[in-house]
Amino acid sequence: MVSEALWDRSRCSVAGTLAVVGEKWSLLVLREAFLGVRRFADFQRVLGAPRAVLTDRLGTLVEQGILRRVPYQAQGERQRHEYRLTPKGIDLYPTLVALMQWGDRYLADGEDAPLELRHRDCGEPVHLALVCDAGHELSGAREVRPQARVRAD
Amino acid sequence: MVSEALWDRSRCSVAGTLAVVGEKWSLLVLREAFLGVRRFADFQRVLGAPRAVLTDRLGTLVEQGILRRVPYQAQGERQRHEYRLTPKGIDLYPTLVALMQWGDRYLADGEDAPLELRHRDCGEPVHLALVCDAGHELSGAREVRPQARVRAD
DNA sequence: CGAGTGAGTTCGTCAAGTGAACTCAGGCGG
DNA sequence: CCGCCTGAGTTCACTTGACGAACTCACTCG
Repeated sequence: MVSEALWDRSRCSVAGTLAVVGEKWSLLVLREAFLGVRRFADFQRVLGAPRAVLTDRLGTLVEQGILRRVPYQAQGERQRHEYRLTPKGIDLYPTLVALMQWGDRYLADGEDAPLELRHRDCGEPVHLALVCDAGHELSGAREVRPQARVRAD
Repeated sequence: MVSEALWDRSRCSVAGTLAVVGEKWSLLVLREAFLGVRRFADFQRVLGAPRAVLTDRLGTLVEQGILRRVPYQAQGERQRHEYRLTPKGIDLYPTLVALMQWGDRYLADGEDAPLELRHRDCGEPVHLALVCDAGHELSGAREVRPQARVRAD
């Protein structure tokens, strides 16, 4: 346990990340992006989000460097742009997997999880694990000691 | 890539989990819970969230079985209750770590991350990893193949 | 008995999300 | 060339949610 006064919440990375992707629909947009959705109309159709909100979320995700707009043209249509993940966006994958795993465990309601993740190379199921730099795999939060870092100023 | 029509978004675990902990402040409440905060007044003080919102979030987290109310009394005070993580709540730890790691990498702004996680046993830094059941550690989303599961009905 | 405190509720205000209708650019068929 | 279609986006009226200050309530202490 960390004494609550000893660290600076205003710089907390959890809060910071949520400020970027924590608005309604943002993470669901990214879920679809990871599944290959790229076009505005497809996001709109599969998510059912209001157009205005979707425009806004895609815009801020682009601003934040999580998605980038790429021009394309389908034949017989004018040029449009699609939304693709940047490396910064791809690094949000563990966040989505973490949310998914928790839901799979606690919300499945007796049914199987609707989506399975497998290693592309060997076909085995993939999951998130907490590991330390010495190679130990931890069983959960109890094995972790959070430590406030002293500010360098 | 999964063909977008081939899976049932309405049962998506990401959306389900976000429906439970995706409201404003919920994940920040849990962050503090993992750092040892337990009392209403302490949550209120460190988060700065409006009382009414905090009451609501704590209530739904208890309803959802993520926190539980435990009675206690400090000396010289009447009996109150504090909020503690249940196992279901503790399993949200990877989600918070995922958000934190992303923020540490992309929002640190040249400074060190304000909070470090270390293995209680060996003291080494802890991080999240994607691993498959064959023991391979994956480098990221590109090595994962999502696969829609056929419904059993 | 009166003041203090932790936890919570109420309330007016303001921001955000929602769904329907409207706009706009360009390609296409006639 | 004209009117229509389509994807992307904006506007608008409405509802929901967040905010901060003030109020309530139960209990303890002096």
